[in-house]
Amino acid sequence: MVKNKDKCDLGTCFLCTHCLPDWIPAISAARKNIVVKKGQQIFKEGDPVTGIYFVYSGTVKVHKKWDKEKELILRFAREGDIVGHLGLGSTEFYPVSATAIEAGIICYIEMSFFESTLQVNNNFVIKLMRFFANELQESEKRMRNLAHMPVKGRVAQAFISLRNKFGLNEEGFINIELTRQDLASFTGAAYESLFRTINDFIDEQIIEISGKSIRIKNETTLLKLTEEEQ
Amino acid sequence: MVKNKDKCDLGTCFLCTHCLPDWIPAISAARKNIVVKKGQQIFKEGDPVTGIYFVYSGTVKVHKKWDKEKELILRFAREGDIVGHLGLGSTEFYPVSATAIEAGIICYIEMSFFESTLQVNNNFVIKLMRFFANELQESEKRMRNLAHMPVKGRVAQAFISLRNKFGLNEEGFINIELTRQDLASFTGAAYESLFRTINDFIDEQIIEISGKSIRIKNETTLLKLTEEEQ
DNA sequence: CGAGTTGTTGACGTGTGTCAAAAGAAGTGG
DNA sequence: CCACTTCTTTTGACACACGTCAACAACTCG
Repeated sequence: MVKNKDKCDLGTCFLCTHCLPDWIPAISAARKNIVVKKGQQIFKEGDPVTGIYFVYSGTVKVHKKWDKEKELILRFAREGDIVGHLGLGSTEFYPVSATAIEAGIICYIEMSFFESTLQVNNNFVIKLMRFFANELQESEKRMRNLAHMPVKGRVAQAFISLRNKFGLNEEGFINIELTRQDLASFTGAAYESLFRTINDFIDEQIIEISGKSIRIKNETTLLKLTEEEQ
Repeated sequence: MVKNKDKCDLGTCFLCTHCLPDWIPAISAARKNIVVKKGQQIFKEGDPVTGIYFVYSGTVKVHKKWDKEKELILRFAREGDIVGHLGLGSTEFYPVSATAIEAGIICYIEMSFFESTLQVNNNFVIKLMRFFANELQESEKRMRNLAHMPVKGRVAQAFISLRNKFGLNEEGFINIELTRQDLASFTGAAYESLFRTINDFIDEQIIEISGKSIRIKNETTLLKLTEEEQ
């Protein structure tokens, strides 16, 4: 159920700490392992782009501010996922922020080193390009949903995609702990709207909650809500 | 004001009819120029991916269905723009549709040929990758706006981005003719909502309409509406 | 000239966001 | 062990932005 990948988002990138332990001096020099605590910001909107990040362990949310207190969570990144790749476009500054929601280790690679890898490893760039294509496809789908799908469907969609990304633990609960606030930001709804929607789902025996963990009890109905209307 | 690019979305791709006229047999064999009428579909959601398209002339909308009668327009493509590039991801089938909104010529390149170009031209892949990164950034920004920005701001945003992409004609009108329906689909609003919003803008002397053309009279106010709130 | 499309407006319902406040939960300090 | 913060959860009430529906006008086109 969990996304099928080799080691990192890019198959095996031979760059991040995950794919290549600390042996080769040339890489080690351009690479830094950053220990992050829960809630710690990795970079934020407006920061100059100086490198690119891979999640070695822990969980990260990538989000974009609106209000002082409103934001939209664009994606979550877990072990092996790449973060900060928008910096590869023509922006000098990150258009999004990245924040750890679970403690972990982030592998940072200097942009100059990363760029030189791009120059010499065509296959790697192709993987990266395909990765971007898939991200864009996902993004455009969510955009369409945000425009036309009601909150209930978007919440259902959120559960499904969290399940697909993080899988289930032994008790069958989705293997991630999210605050309601983050769930709301991920679905693009107000805190209270999300809250009420979740209650509806519980009443209808579609999901089950224990602490901050969620278990899907009736996948069929959930999927029906995420179906794109003819 | 119009997007700064060499010849096509990818600088100079040396592939599409725009960047490379019909001289080289190897390319000509894998390439087809398709004459499209206004309203003609180039491909649609669910079609198998067999190649990639460049707009040689005319205008194309890329859109994603929701209802039978609702859709979201994801982007417009004009002369030199690439279309169908989502097919480079891991989908076998297009997740979006492309339809001509002005008659023109579309240059089609067989995927196998395109793929072999990727294998041998590293610089080209890097350009493509950066193009994707920029598209993704744009998409995520629009996604955030769709979630939090009210219709009026989204319409303002639409005018600005249309102006940036298509520029102005001699009389200072934005150089594209769109139906209200398409404008609505582009902003992710109902037809009537868009209609009323446009009327508001006219009343407030912010824009001017002549037929299907739009002229921005008060850019400052328009920009203020698109500002991301602190 | 009828028939179909597109433009225009009004009325209406409702999904959702906003605000406020009660009720817990959980820490802090005496 | 008990007041006293402070934070999160939970509900209720409310407003309004926006989508939906319906009707009519205006325009196109065979």
